[in-house]
Amino acid sequence: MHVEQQSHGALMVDVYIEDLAQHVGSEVTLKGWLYNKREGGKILFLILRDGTGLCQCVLSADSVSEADWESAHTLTQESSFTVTGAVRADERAPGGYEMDVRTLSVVHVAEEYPITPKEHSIDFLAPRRHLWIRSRRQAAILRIRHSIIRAIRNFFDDRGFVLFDAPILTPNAVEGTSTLFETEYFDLGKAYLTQSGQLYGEAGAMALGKIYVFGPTFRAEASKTRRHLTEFWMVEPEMAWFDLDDDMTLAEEFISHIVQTVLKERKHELAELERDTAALENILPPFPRVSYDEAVEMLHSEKTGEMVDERIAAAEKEREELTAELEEGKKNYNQMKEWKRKKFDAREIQIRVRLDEIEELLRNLPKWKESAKNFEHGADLGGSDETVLTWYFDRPVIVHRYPAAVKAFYMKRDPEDETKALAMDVLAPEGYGEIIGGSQREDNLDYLLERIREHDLPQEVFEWFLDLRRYGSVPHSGFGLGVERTVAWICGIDHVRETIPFPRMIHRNSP
RNA sequence: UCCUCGGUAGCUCAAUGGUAGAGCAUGCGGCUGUUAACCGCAGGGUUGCAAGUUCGAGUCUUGCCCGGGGAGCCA
Repeated sequence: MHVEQQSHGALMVDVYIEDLAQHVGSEVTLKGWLYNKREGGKILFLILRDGTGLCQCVLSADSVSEADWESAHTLTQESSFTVTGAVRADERAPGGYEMDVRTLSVVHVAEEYPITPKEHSIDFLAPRRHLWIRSRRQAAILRIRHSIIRAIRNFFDDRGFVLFDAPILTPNAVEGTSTLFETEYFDLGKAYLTQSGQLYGEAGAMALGKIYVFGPTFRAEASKTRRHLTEFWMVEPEMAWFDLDDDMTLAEEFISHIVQTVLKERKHELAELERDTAALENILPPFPRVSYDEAVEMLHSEKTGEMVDERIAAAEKEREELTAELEEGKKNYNQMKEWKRKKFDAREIQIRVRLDEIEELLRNLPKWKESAKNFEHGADLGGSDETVLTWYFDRPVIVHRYPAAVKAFYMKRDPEDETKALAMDVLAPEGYGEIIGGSQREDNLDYLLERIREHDLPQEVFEWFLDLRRYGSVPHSGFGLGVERTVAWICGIDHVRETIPFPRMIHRNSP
């Protein structure tokens, strides 16, 4: 709150919309942008957006000066202005509070704003991302992202972890597999944008005990799906003296903490996104843990086939119902009243979108069923296999002890089964896929050297990493959590491009 | 890289091979409780690009460009 003595002696109190509840009955000033307006002849409703919420500001011709009344009418969408007036609770208002405006001051009349309060396609919105983030939905997502990041930092800070920043420019590929962004680095040849801070994190854990690396990560792969960005944020804790079980326990407590914090802090935003919070309330430890071998058995089981069939049947039923509704509406269209027609037009668009989704699902489900049934023991889990597995549980599932052959060179082998790596992935429910990948690390110098040879990696660039095994090697573990996938899951949105202010994708690097 | 879908007014979408339309947005007029406000009027088009088939192409064919979704890979 900002209080200022005005020249004529009255107090001017600046407040944010999110704090309006504390100012009911008193006069305050709001500063913001015009989100929308509705006009009557002698009454004007201005929906003010200030970044913290929306407030309906009511002007009537005889409650404001003639000059203010006229200038209020010049306001276009996203024009900036300030209003002063009394705050009132009102059921009819979005947000629950309204202002009866006494004075209004126009700061800037906006040019015709491209993003209208109607539907737009992603093609149209993506190049206007710098404006798109002003919309309610995008603002809600970005606020939730903020809470998630704060919850991540608090979780580790409160448990004695030290923030440990890994370099972004690195001399070599960490895992030697993915395609990296490359740049010239003076006389030292090529440098690459990091794809993981993990190896550096291991050095940090040996120095400080428990650390977390938190920063941007880059992948130059031509991945074009709703789960991929070329630039994304990853948090990677690394702990000395942690074995795989400790690692999994930390991961489930970590995820639960994030989800419960968002439920507590961002009720309003989750409601704005129409997120089903019941599904999030469940997210508490312990998470189900299945070994890779058990997961493969589950994929091969009759029950998996039945679950897919059930989903096919449900999709077909929904398709029938929607088609029937569409036909019914079209049949009666000519007899409908004007307003009913419009309502139906809007509904028709909704139905069409949903029908497209169902069509795609119906194309995919039989393939998923086949893929699960014929899953080859020893292969890595595919996207659809992961999705099918998550159907068994009401919270994230941890899959552990993958075949060593499909995992990174630095992962420790399972002493009870040399073909397995002490690796674990956490799969988010509702088809959001892998949000965590982690492992216990190989701490034996000789084994690690062997892995490096097996993977055909240049030993010389890993010498510093090998030193960690030469000078007081200890068992240690860690994992990486993808921030954007976590935001997408918690928000219940279908694409990671809306989870970061300015997404970087293979076909888009601006604005 | 592969598979698949798409590109029509500022936006969202219609249009059996036969005169390119609607809603919203914009402008003007009306309305003192609107909730994506409503009612009336008006302006607004090189149908992504190029070629072909045809009396006639938004519609059919071929090529190209751009984008969406998915696979692979991954967080």
